[in-house]
Amino acid sequence: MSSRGRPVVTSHADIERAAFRLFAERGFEGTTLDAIAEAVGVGRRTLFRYFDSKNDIPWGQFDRTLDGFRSILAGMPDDLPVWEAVHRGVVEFNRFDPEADPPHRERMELLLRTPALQAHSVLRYADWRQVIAEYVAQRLELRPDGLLPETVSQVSLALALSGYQLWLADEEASLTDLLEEAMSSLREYLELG
Amino acid sequence: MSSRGRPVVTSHADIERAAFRLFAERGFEGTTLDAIAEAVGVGRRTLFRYFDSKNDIPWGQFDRTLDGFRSILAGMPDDLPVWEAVHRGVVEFNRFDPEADPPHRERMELLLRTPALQAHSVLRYADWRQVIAEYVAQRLELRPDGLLPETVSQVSLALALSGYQLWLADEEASLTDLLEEAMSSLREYLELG
DNA sequence: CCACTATTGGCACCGAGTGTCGAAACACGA
DNA sequence: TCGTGTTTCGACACTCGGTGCCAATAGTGG
Repeated sequence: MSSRGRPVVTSHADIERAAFRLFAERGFEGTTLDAIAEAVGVGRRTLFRYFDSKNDIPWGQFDRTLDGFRSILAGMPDDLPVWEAVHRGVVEFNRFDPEADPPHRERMELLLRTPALQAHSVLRYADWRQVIAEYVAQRLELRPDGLLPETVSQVSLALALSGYQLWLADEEASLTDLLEEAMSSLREYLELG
Repeated sequence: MSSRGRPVVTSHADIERAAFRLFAERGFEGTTLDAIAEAVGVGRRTLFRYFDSKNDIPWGQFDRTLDGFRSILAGMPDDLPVWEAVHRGVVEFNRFDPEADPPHRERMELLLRTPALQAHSVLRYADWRQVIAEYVAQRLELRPDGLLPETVSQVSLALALSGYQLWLADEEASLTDLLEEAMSSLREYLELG
């Protein structure tokens, strides 16, 4: 089917590896697309056929994980309170493969500590949030663009981000634990007084 | 003191007005810096002496409002539960001048509906979040970069964003009301008193 | 009238991103 | 074996945002 025509000379994974190596050496801003293209052994123009922008390279194939996220949420028992279902779903979604290459920690460090990527990433988070908003809407029979689904999706992202932030600050920390702690510290915070 | 040297030929407000007019006509992406420079009657190079980037123009003089935000929080009674002090502070901070030019609604519509600005804005939110994290840390005698202050600042932003989102969707809505509703819907969602 | 000073604006340059188009490299059927 | 169709590749030219540099400008004050 797709075996006709000129064969591809590279892949998302190829580019990702070469790019991460350069990012580690010279930093994200210090690495030009020309340098990546050269390292991969491909024309600069070709990079854009695999990734929409330089900012998208560190994200890899993130889109593909969203179906998995949807499944995780859909599989949550209906008798679980919505907030707990969402919370467990988020925690589950962030159980990454410890053998991943590039390592999850390296990827997230790049994404969350590089200003240009911090900024660009909100555009990627949007799809992730949409998954949550739709789940909440479906569970509570609301419109996905209503206040509660929207709020929940934003707050879930907020909790994940602060969990990741602390995780990055501590080499030994467990991401799962920190995501749990973020949620429980929010609950305590709101119960004060 | 500052009256020596060549006098300025424009101002932040000048540029902002000209830019907003063009953004309204041709959209943000469709407006080049050359066009703005020409409309203001100034060299393109000069624009960068007033704003760090094109993305910063819609934000205007946002930095300057942060001191006000700090004062608002500092003025909150100490016997108020922290979460409520922060919440009231956020609501108070978002009481904008209805006569503002450009109008607050137009500005926020641009900022929250233009992808490039949605992305870039997280870099501006960072300072705003820092104000909250520091207040929470001070009130609870914690480090500002600890989990709770970080989480609270992220969640406060999340609540504000979802309030704004719904506000933009409804011409008649009150931002203050929606910020209140965002907080109360979160509390219900988390099944708290 | 002469320094001094701060802003301006032009120029050259870099890097990301896009549109276009011909060429390369394969599979397949004649 | 030789086209033919198909798909990817890569080069080129171009736009736009952003930066470094520097001379010119237009004031103030002695």
